[in-house]
Amino acid sequence: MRAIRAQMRSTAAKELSVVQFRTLAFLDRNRGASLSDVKDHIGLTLPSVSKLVQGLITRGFLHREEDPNDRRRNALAATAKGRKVLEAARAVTRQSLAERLAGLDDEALALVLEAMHALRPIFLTHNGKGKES
Amino acid sequence: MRAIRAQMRSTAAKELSVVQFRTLAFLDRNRGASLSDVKDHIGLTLPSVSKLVQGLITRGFLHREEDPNDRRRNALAATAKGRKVLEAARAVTRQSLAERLAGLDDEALALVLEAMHALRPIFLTHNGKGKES
DNA sequence: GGAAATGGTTTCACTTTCTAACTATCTAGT
DNA sequence: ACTAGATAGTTAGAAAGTGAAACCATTTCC
Repeated sequence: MRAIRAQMRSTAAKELSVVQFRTLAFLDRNRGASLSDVKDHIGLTLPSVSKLVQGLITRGFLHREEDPNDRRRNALAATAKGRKVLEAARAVTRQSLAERLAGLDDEALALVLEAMHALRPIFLTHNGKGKES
Repeated sequence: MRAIRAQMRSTAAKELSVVQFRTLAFLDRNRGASLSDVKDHIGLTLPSVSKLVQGLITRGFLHREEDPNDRRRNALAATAKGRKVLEAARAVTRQSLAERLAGLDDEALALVLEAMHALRPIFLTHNGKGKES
């Protein structure tokens, strides 16, 4: 607990925007992904993710090298520092969620869990950013 | 159904941002609320809300007059057009939600309803925008 | 081998938001 | 009743996020 707090303050976990968080998380799960991969996952344009990723690299959260198979592509990955920040950010939201959910008794909690389980497949499909209505 | 579609296209429901939607919804529920009331509910600064509301007034979705009791305050309210746009926007999300939920059988649906009921009081408290951690 | 497609970056404009500074009105304390 | 301070809102200016257009480098396909 205290360790997490310390981490949060020290590691400049301060101010990870939602998009930044999602990007970092995605690249933690998918080492070596390219900018376009990020673009497809996050749903921004290529220029935007370009800047976004540049920022995360500057801050030392990400690491970029050339893809050996395709020299146009970037091979992106989270750095150790990046993973630390990511975990810190997760800890914060977990904490906050836990505090909220603490108000539920066991039965209610089980209910919620079941419901989430039922909803999960329904909302897993990607939105798709269709340009027309 | 077709009526709603028509409404959506006609009324320039196109492009209501989330903040705009929330503002409009709030002022539909709370006629005569002031800019500061909106600010407290939406969680933006006063200048931001000022411009936000100005935009909605310009588009004819909101209506402003002077509060008779306090001449500093605005008394804001949704116009008929604003309510129409609001309802159209709601219809869109309802539609989308309905499509998703259509995949659930009655039992699962009941489960989800119960869970939401349990969660509701937990998440009703306002976030609060605390400046420090 | 050259045309077309793909991956990224840069530039420019637009929008949203904030802070700071200001005006107008109201409230309280003397 | 006056004035000091609080409250409501606006304006101006700066910073951040995003997208479209133009561009370069590399790869793929006929």
